[in-house]
Amino acid sequence: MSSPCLSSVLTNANLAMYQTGLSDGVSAGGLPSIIPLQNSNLNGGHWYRQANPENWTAEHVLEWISNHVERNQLDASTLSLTYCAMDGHALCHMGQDQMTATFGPDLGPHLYQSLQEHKTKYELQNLSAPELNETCQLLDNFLDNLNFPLLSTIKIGQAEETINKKEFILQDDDCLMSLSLEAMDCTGYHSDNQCDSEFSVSTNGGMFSYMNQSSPESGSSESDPEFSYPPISKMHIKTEDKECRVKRPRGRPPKVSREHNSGLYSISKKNKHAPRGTHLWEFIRDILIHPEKNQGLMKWEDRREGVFKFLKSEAVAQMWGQKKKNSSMTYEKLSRAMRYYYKREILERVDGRRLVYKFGKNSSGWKIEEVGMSL
DNA sequence: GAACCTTTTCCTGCTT
DNA sequence: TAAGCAGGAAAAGGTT
Repeated sequence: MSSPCLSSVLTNANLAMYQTGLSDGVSAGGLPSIIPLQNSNLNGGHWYRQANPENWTAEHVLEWISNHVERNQLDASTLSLTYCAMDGHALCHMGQDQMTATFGPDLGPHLYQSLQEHKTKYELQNLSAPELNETCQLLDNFLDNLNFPLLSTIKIGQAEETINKKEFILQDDDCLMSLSLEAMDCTGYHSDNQCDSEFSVSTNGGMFSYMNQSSPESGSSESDPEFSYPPISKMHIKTEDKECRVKRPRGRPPKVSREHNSGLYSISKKNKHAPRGTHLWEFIRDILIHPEKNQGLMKWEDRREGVFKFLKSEAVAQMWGQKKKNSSMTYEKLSRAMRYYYKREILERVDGRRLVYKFGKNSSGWKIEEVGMSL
């Protein structure tokens, strides 16, 4: 009896997972629902990347393998399907030789390397607050030692603000992961693209390391591109108790180029010409005029006058950040943008009332007549 | 490619 | 004291 073509099985399995919402922000198969919707784009919907490989379900394993098959353009038709029933626990107990025997000499080493990286990444993501603090400091020192040009764009300050919040680590991994990924991005400093690097961070909770040994001839890296840390010089980092903060320059930090980006920190590519109608005030207006989408975020104080109030200011800011693919959006930043509307008379000041704003004469689409016409 | 526009980010000082 | 407000400054990135 012949096995069905693996690639079609994988494709169908993926499709099924998408259809059941696994890749759409819905917790499934015991996967802890620690990742908010706002981050759903960051990983292209591959939820297994956020979970402990030990806890991967068979579906996660299948999706993970499928990604590697597609990415490396391997012929999957000759592979055994026995691993279809394999979950993360079983996978984690396989050695490199076993994986090579199971998945073949092409795919096996790729998968083994990727799995080790997933394990390390998961451990890093789940550091406790003191460990994270210490790790930030280590990375800070590391970047100082490198004299890394992107240092100024790294959001260590944000980590400091929320360092004691466990949910920060789980829900918003900007700090740790962007530090890791941007810090490793040394392209341009190694013109020969020679890869022979080691990066290690030791904390009270253990030691985490990344080693990369490949050459330009062997391709970009033997490891999974989603963790493909570009080369750095070998170094050792010593820890000290010190405040974890780097002063950032004013202004918006530059986006990390897609080329040097990796899965966790990547954002979906925006259309070069984003459609109009995505302004902040329009976003606010739309929340107000669609009560079904409002969910107690904002309310009208005086509908006729266009006076409204934020009820859940941070939640609205998060939604705005989600829309703009900016997970670090806060009400403070949003409100600064709102204040710019005063000059343009899109909004008017409402003195003495916190979280209260008023639409100005240059705004539109919120008046009862207008809304009535459009409905 | 430049100019302009709209945020985004950081900051200091003030008010509630 | 914390949270919010006000607005300057600088920068990114999209639009024209």
